[in-house]
Amino acid sequence: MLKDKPVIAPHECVDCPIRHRAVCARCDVNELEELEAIKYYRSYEAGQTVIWSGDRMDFVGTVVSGIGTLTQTMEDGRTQMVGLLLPSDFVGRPGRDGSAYDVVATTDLVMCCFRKRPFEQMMERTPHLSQRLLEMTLDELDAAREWMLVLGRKTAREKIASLLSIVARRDASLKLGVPDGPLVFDLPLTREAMADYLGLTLETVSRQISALKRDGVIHLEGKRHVTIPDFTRLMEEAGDDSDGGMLV
Amino acid sequence: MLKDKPVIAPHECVDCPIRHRAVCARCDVNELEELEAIKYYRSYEAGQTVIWSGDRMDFVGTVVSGIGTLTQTMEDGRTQMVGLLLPSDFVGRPGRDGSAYDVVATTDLVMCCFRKRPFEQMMERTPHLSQRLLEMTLDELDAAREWMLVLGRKTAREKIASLLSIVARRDASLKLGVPDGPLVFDLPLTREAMADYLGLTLETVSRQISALKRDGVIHLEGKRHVTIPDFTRLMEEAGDDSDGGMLV
DNA sequence: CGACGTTTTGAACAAGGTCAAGTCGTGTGG
DNA sequence: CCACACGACTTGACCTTGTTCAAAACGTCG
Repeated sequence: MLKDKPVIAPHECVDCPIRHRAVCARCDVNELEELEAIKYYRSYEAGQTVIWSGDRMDFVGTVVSGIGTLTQTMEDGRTQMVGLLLPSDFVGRPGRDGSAYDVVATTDLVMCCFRKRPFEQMMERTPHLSQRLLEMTLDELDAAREWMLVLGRKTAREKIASLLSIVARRDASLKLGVPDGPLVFDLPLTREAMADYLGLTLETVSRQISALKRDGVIHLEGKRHVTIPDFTRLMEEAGDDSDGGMLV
Repeated sequence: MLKDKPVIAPHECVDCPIRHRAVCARCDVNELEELEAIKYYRSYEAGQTVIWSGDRMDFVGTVVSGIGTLTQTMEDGRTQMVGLLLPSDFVGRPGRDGSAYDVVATTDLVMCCFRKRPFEQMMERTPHLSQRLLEMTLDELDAAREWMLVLGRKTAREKIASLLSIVARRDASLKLGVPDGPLVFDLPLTREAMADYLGLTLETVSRQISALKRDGVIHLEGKRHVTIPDFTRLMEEAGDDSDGGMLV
């Protein structure tokens, strides 16, 4: 799994790949210039910890590429993933010094960071920034609540199907457009990471994935490369309404 | 349980009991006056549904008194509570028309409502409002994530202890000051509502409450009146760090 | 080839769920 | 005033789901 060390992406904000989805989405050219002045890139290798829970955080930032996780751990070692960080997601909380969670790079990860103080100051005088952050936070809150239903009430099989459908959907939306044929993607998570996300053990995750494969809901090439022949079927397995609960 | 019908509270914002914690907390007198013009009170009796999931919502608002719940339901009837609404909590999402959840009054409930359009317009030109809402939303997100750990990784006994400690803490903070003696409060939830919050069945909730009583972690008078002789002990039972994970 | 991390599979076990009585407390009607 | 009906709660016996512990298979890298 040893790869080239991730390269610092030398983007101008103007041609940033996630510009229209990130916290800066509503900023005008002047505001972008201002951001440009306080931003810098950091990159992490797969497996690296970005921040430990409780650590002082002197920056906030946006995931540019790669995948990260937000996890909470109890003293005895039980861990629960509480968030998946995909490109354009925001990390850190303005107005708070310490991180409440462990942030870990699951794949190689590039982040666009802003020193916290200057960013906070800019937020105070830039409604475009705080409005967008509010919108993103509300979306995350909805996602967290949807996940509460998954954790609290779904069976192991439904949990796996839910995770697969979320990853499939997010992946499809990155590749813009709805291909509507069979969905194909690579799982960015190990069985253990999936277990931590779903509140299961890795053995149960493995068994349920095998079962979904056996039942033709998914196809696997190797351990990670997934094909979903019928997305509606997967949604049914997830116990979700087939419309995906879309809201304005 | 038949009581007087809840009376509409005729508050001036200036002497509103939850003014310093609600979405209007940062507003100055002029802004309060502006809010005053678009606000009105609604009240609900215990058990009434405030909004059904999917329904169009033409208002947003703040809980003034009483307790409500936010729940999600699957087609087959499994339900999961995704939020507890206490005084000063905000209901509704600016920028979205439909409610994503069922909102139910658990006790008699009074809400301070704003028509959605005017409120959204005011938010656009009133940073004090959107900044405060951002802060509150971030707090809710943290609470939701903490709850994900409860749902995903804690045992039934730990779940009950977690719920009790949250209710106890919230209750103590309303009665301002830290009495530091034994905590005493009334459970605002039925066993079934607790089960829906914790991802358990009501039988398991009942058994675990009996067990905590038997072990002296809590005392009960009747079914709902709870005394916590030793809060630290309760926190241990909840599997939490005894410091309560306080962050700035 | 051999070592290591990841994943799969099996068998025994336990936590919590399900189903079924029963209790308790309160309000209602005879 | 008492009987009883109703809803909220408790308790018991049994069963299912997912966990635990253990071993083996797989794949990649050195």
